[in-house]
Amino acid sequence: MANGGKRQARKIPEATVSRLPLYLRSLLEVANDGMPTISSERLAEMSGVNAAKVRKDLSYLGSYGTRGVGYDVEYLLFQMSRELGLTHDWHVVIAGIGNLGHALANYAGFHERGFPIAALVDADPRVIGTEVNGIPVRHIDELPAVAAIHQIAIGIIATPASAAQEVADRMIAAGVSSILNFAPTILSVPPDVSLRKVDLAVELQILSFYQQRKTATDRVAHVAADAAPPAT
Amino acid sequence: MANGGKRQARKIPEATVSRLPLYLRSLLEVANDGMPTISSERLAEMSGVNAAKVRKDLSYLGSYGTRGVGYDVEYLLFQMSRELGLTHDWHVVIAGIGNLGHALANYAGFHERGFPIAALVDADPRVIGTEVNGIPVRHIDELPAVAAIHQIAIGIIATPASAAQEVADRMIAAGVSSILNFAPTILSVPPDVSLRKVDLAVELQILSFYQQRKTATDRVAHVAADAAPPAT
DNA sequence: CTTTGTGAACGGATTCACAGCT
DNA sequence: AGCTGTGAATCCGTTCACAAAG
Repeated sequence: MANGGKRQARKIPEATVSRLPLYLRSLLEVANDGMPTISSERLAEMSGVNAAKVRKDLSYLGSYGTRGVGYDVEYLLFQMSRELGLTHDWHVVIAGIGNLGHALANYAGFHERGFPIAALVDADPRVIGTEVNGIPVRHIDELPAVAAIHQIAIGIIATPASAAQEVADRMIAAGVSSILNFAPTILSVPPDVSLRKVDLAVELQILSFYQQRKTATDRVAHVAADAAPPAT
Repeated sequence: MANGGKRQARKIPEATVSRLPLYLRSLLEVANDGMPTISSERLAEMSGVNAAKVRKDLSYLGSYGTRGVGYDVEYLLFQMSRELGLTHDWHVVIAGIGNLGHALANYAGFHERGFPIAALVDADPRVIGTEVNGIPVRHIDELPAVAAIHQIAIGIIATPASAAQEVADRMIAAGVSSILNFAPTILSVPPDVSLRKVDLAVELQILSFYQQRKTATDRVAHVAADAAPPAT
């Protein structure tokens, strides 16, 4: 009776949440190979983390392992899918059908992993009415209707930076409450809306930082504008 | 003389490094508007972080601000570009010219921000010889030659997961020492190679976790396979 | 008086190491 | 004996708050 009416909502740390999808992927692979159980050690290796972290992370979901044995793959898969909200598909809308939006609309990985693209919207009359991957591009003014019909809770922004905030506002007005932003700009959203961002150029800039420290170990301030000398 | 021959390599925390590109973006915007200086407060707001963090982060680069005034925009831009290794362009190779690779090859943001795409490689004979954005797709066997000619240090992997590790190995053998991986798989690379990953579906799965907690506040274990009920 | 730069306090995440269960 | 689950220790990053500088 200790845990009666109210389901205890365990507080899962953000860092753990962002690793759960990695574990899920590894588990799917293992399940495919027919392995019935898996140790934290092996799961860690497959997911690119260390074993202690895996155990701690999984312990936030509950005590689903068996000491001396490991974790039951199917059971853990089920629990993890449930926790991640992946027991049903999430329909997604993509706004901005330029290069990137186009590619995202064609990307099979979304559908495969439970995020079918239900709708595409743009503001440019030249692309409206065209189809990408069998999905017609609608005008962004139709977003409220489209979102309601398809029960869309998750939106992807692939517009130019200049349009992104406006598009985000309209998505939110249309009932979208989770947004993945690819536009290179900071968005502000109300606290009840989840926002994640992926900035492709930023990733390269971060790599550049470390790369630079490798190749330019012992130069002083001297900044050369021309190409770096070839490595031996 | 305390800081003589050896340039003191300040140890910049990873978290800070990953924010520098955001500051850089904000600074470019501010410079464009002709503002001569900027306060940590304003820079923070534009970059979506808080002011104390901005000051701490910038302090790792050096004491480039003026108390009572703020930071000189141009000077800070210069220092930050230098620190990030963005005083020259970095030529990039993309491996895997499917949907995603195609889009990345067309993405103008890379070139604009100092990462021109110098080469494209794939293994599929059907795409080899075609051009994307004016760049010919070469066979991956030519990677060593291509990488050497263009002095490529940074590679992007946009292949299917099954090919990614092999491609990474070949890139590294060809002298690439920073990799951005879009394939949904864990790569192992030697410690001197920098690796970052972007998994598009994982981002959506993380959003799904939080989204699920919003819409499914008070159900117990009861997992329904059909669509969620409409709000209100 | 304004705003930086930074020690100090705090909090979250990772790792350690071992008790507890099978 | 083998492996999980978890307190305790540690590390890293964030925030606070104020002295120092203009």
